[in-house]
Amino acid sequence: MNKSKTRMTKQRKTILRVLRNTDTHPTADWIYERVKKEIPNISLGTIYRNLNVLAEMGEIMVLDFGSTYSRFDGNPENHYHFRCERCDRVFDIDIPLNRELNMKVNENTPFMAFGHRTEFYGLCPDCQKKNQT
Amino acid sequence: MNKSKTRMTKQRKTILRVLRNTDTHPTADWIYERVKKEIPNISLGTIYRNLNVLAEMGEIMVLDFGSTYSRFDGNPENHYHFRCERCDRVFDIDIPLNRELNMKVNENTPFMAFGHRTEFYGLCPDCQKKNQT
DNA sequence: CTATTTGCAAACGCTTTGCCTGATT
DNA sequence: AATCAGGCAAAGCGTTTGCAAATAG
Repeated sequence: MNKSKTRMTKQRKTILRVLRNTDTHPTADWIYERVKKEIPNISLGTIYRNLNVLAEMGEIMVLDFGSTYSRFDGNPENHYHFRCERCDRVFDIDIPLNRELNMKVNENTPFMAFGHRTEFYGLCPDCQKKNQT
Repeated sequence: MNKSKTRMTKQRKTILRVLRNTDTHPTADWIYERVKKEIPNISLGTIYRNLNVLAEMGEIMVLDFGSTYSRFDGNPENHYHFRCERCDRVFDIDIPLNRELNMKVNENTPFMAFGHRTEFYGLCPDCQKKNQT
């Protein structure tokens, strides 16, 4: 099938490093601005191309829950996310995946579930404080 | 705030009826084609405007999980969905919402979860059969 | 060397919006 | 009559892509 030998260009390396070193689930544009500090003449097209390549390689994860634009996660392991309804930021949720839920689907429906994506919504700690005023 | 008195135009009524009478979670374009059979000169802009209005009214639900375009659900009650990885169709999953999951987040993290959206992925019954070949 | 990747800019595709006319209450 | 909604077409906007030049292996 795909015999392409993935080259580790400095652009690709930088994008991956930036993504691994943040936990803010940034947008492509945020990554673009950030990488531009190191590689000033990099183009947005390169950011997108590499994000797609890295996702295919299984190095990162694409989150396209309820929003106009995608967010990217440097942690390719499946885990839960939380979106704050007030500030719209996305956080990692550190509770174990509920694998029984897949079993429930497999046992009670005709569908064959390999896994599931879950996003919680509500208020992040910061916005809970702000809402008290 | 919003003092607009929602008028029930024939366009809006038709769109809502079409959506209520399907369980395929269609795209805006699918709805457009469908409604056009009854109101031939309706415009795509009207479809989008009304889908947004109906969603605000709480009459329907917008699904923008992992895809370039949104899908719409005539059932505004929160429920689980299943996306087939092979044919990309979206189905309703008829198992009860796992509300304890929200509790787990509220008890074990600093986040305040009001709810969660979950999409399962795997193979639908049709595609399971096809995959046996 | 040569196939992959980049930068640039134009193209894409879904969705939104402005404007004016038409319909609803 | 007053205001909300529709039709049409253009604009928006995040993302993708074609192409020639650059570069990793």
